Amino acid sequence: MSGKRKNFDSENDDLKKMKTNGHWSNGLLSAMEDPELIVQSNSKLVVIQDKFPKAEFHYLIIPREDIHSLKAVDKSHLELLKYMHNIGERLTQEPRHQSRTFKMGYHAEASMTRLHLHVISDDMNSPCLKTKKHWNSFTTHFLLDSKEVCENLEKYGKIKLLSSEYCKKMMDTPLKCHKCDYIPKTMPDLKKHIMKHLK
DNA sequence: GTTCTAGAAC
DNA sequence: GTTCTAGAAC
Repeated sequence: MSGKRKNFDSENDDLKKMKTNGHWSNGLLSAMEDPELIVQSNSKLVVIQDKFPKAEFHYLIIPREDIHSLKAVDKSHLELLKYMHNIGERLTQEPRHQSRTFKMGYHAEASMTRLHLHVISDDMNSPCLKTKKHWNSFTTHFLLDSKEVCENLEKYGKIKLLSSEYCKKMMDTPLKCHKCDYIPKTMPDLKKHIMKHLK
């Protein structure tokens, strides 16, 4: 019984590994080829729905160019990043997003390979948003604003990255509602509270 | 990135 | 006893 269960699990793992090119951190590379996730695509980039959305609307804008992360971005990518920003802006203005507010930004330290721009509605209402890390990664300065990233690249020829210490500090920020001064005791408490801000 | 779960917190 | 967080995953 338990032996059979183990076999089943390892077969599942093998399937997952094939899809993720050997490691979970490559998951975006297969996600950007998944027709069920693709929202739009062209020769420069692919827009997908985040597989585990942290809000009611959560998209990823992923360049086709193999840029590993923000650390690999230099001035030669300025036009591409501006273009990604513009595509994001256009996306937020589509009819189904009417009366929604969005944030657009890059995680200072991303887990998944291939540069990706988060476009996320500010409701933060999603069953996939479960942990303090999830919360703080979108509600603190851990999320580097797309417009600011573009401006820094344009003005200084490089992006202001955050030290790993500062990233850790952002992740350890005590929970706080992003729309008012409410201080929740726990994540379930916070998730209940944010319902009050839904329209 | 997620899942799972031990043990901390309540 | 139950809820919740946080660290391992070979």
